[in-house]
Amino acid sequence: MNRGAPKLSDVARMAGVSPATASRALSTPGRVRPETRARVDHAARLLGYVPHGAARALASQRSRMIGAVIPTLDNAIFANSVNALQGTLAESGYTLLLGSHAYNPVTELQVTRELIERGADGIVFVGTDHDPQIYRMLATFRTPYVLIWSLDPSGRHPCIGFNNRDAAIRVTRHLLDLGHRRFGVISGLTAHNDRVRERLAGVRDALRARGLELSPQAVVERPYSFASGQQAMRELMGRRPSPTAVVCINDVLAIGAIIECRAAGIDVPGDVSITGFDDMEISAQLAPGLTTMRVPTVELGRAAATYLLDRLAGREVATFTELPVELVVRGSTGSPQLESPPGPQHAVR
Amino acid sequence: MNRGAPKLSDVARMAGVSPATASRALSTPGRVRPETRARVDHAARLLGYVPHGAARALASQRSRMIGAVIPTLDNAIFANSVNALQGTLAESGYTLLLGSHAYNPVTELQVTRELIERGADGIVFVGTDHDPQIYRMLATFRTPYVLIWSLDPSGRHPCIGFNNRDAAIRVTRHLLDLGHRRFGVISGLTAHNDRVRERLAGVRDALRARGLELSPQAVVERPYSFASGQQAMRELMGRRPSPTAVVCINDVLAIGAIIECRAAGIDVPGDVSITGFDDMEISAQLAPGLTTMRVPTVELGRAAATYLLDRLAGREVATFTELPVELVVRGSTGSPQLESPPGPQHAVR
DNA sequence: TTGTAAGCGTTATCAG
DNA sequence: CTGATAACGCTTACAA
Repeated sequence: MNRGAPKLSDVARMAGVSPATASRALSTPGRVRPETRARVDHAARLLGYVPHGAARALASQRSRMIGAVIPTLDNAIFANSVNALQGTLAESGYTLLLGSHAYNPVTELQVTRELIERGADGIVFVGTDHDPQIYRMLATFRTPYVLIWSLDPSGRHPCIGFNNRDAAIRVTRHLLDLGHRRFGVISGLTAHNDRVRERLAGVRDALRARGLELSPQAVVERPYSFASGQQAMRELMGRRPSPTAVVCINDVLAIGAIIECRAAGIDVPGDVSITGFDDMEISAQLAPGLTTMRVPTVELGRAAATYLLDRLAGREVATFTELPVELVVRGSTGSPQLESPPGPQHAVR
Repeated sequence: MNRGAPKLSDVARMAGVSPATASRALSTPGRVRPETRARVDHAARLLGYVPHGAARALASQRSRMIGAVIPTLDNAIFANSVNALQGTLAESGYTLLLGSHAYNPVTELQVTRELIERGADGIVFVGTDHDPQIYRMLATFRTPYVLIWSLDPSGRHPCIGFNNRDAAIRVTRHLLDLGHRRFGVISGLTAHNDRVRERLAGVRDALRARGLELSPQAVVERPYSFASGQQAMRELMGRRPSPTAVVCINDVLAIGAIIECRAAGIDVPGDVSITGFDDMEISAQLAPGLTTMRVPTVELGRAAATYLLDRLAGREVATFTELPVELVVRGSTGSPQLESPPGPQHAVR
C-alpha cells in the first residue's frame, strides 16, 4: 500500500543523514542535535513522508492502536463511550480498532482474536461476561485490557465501571418510597450480559428488603428495541393486577415502554411511573416526570483510554475504578402516588 | 506485543515443514497438499498461533484494515452506518479503523493521515467536503476510498449516497402542497458540511419554484444538539409573522424543535408541521404527525464496505451509486392546513 | 508441492 | 550525537 511513497531512507538521504538518525529525529526529537532535527523535519515535510505503521510496529513491537470490543454501536450509549474513547486516544496519537459482536460470545472471541492479530496494544471490553478463552489469549499475548460499565467482583480484571446492582436498588427504592407495591420489570436479555443481570438482581434485592417478591410473570425479557419495549409494556399492563411501577433495564426499552403508554392513553407518571438507566434525555422528553439513572458514558470512554495509555507508558494505574451514577428525579412523581396506589411506575434503564 | 507468543516458524517446526509452506497452508490452503495442510492447521491450533498482523502487512503490503473518517459517533445516524460498515467488513476478515473529527477539517486531515499511516487498505469518508490535501494523500498512497451520504457532482470521486438537495425539495414541496407559505428552517452549520448546504439549497429551490423566497432571518444555523434545536425553534416562533412550517435539516435539531413546541404548548402538527431527515423514529413519537425523509444509513455502511472490498479484490465496481430516500408521511398533516393557514410546519431532518 | 532466501520499512543495539 | 547493522515475523519469487 505504500508503493511509490517516500520512505524513511528517502528522507534520510535528502537530509544527508543515516536512516537511524532520521528515525530518531522523527520519533525521539530529544536525542538529536536541533540542527539535524530541523533538516530531517524539513525533508520529511517536503517529501510528504508518512511513516509505515506496520514496519514501525514490527520493529518496535507497538502498534499505537487500541482495540474496543463492544456489543453494538446501535445503542447510543455505547456510541457515546466509543466516541469519547476514540477522541482521547487520538490526543495521544493512538488509533481505535473497533469490533462489535451483537451479544454473541462466539463472535466476541473471534473479534478479540482479530484485534490481537492486528496488534492492538490494549483492548477495552464491555462488562465482565467473557469467554475464558478471551482472558487466556490476553494473557498469552500480554495484552493490557480493561473492562468498562461493570465492576469486577472477583477483582481479577481491571475495570472501570459503576455498581449496576446498587443503581437498580436506588431506583427501585425510589419507587417504593413513592408508595408503589406492584412492580413490573422490562429487562434486556440476561444471557452474556452481566449488566442486565446485576440490574435485575438489584430490583429484586430492593423489593425483598421491603418484603416484596418479583413474580416470574412480572419480568419480561426482551432484546433491546423500541418495539420490544412497547410490546413488553403492553404485556405488563395486561396482567391483573397490573403493576403501578415498571422498571426498564435500558433506555431503548424504556422509550418503547413510554411510547406504548402514550399510545394507550396511559399517563406517565401519574397512572404510571417510569425510572431509568443510561441515556434518558429523549425518554425524559417523552415522559417529563421520568426518574432515571444517568450513566457516565463519556467518562467511561475517557477513563478507559487513560487507563490503557498510562499502563502502556508504565505509569501507575488504579485497577478498580468505581464511577458514580446519578439518580435523576424529574418532575413530580412525588407524593400524589403515596396515598392512592399509583398507576404503574417504570424504572427505565 | 507478541513476546513469547508462538510464531509461524514454531508452527512450521512442529508440523515438520518450512515456514514458507506453513504460511501457504494458512493463507492459501489451496496451494498445499491436503495432508500437510492438516498438519499445519493442527500445529497452529495446538500452539494457539495468531499471525502477526504487522509482519504480515509489511510483507504483503496489505493490512486487511479499512478506515472510516466520520464527523462524530454521537449522531445516531453515523453510528448506525459505522455499525453496518464494521459488520460487513468483519464478514470478510477486515477490521475497522475508526477516526472522527467533530466537523473540524484540520482534525480530519490529521485523522486521515493517521489511518494511512496505520496502513488502511481503503478509507470511507462522509460527504464531499474535504481538504484537497486529503485527496492528494489518497492519490500518493494509492489508497482506494469512497464518499458516502452525498453524491459527488464533479464525478471525480467514487461515492455512494443520495441526493440531499432533491430530498429537501421533496420535503418542502410536501409542505407547500399542504398549503404552507411561511417557512422557517433550522439548519446545521453549513461550514465543511455539504449535506447541510445541499439540503438548505433544496428548500430554497423548492420555494423559489413557487415564487417564494427564504429570508435570511427565516434560517437559523446551529450546531447539532437538542438544545440548539429548542432554542432555534423558540427564535423562529418569535418572528412576526411566525412560520407555519419549519424544516429541520437534521433529526437531532428536529427533536429539539419538537421538544420546544411541546413545552410551549404548540401542537405538532396542527399549529405547526414538522418534516424531517435521517433517523426520525423517536421524533415521530414525539410528534406523531411528523413527515420525514428516511435515510438509508445501514445500506450506506454496507455498500461502502462492499465497494472497497470489491475494489481491493480487483472486481468491477460502480463508482457512482445513488440510493433512494423515502418520504414518510405519518399521521394526517393533510388537508386541514390547506384551508386555514396552518400553524408552523417543520421539515425535520 | 515444497524449500530457500530475499526482502518489506522501521527501530534498537552497539560502536565510534 | 550519529552511523552501521541486525533484527522484527511474515510473504513470495525462484529453484528444486
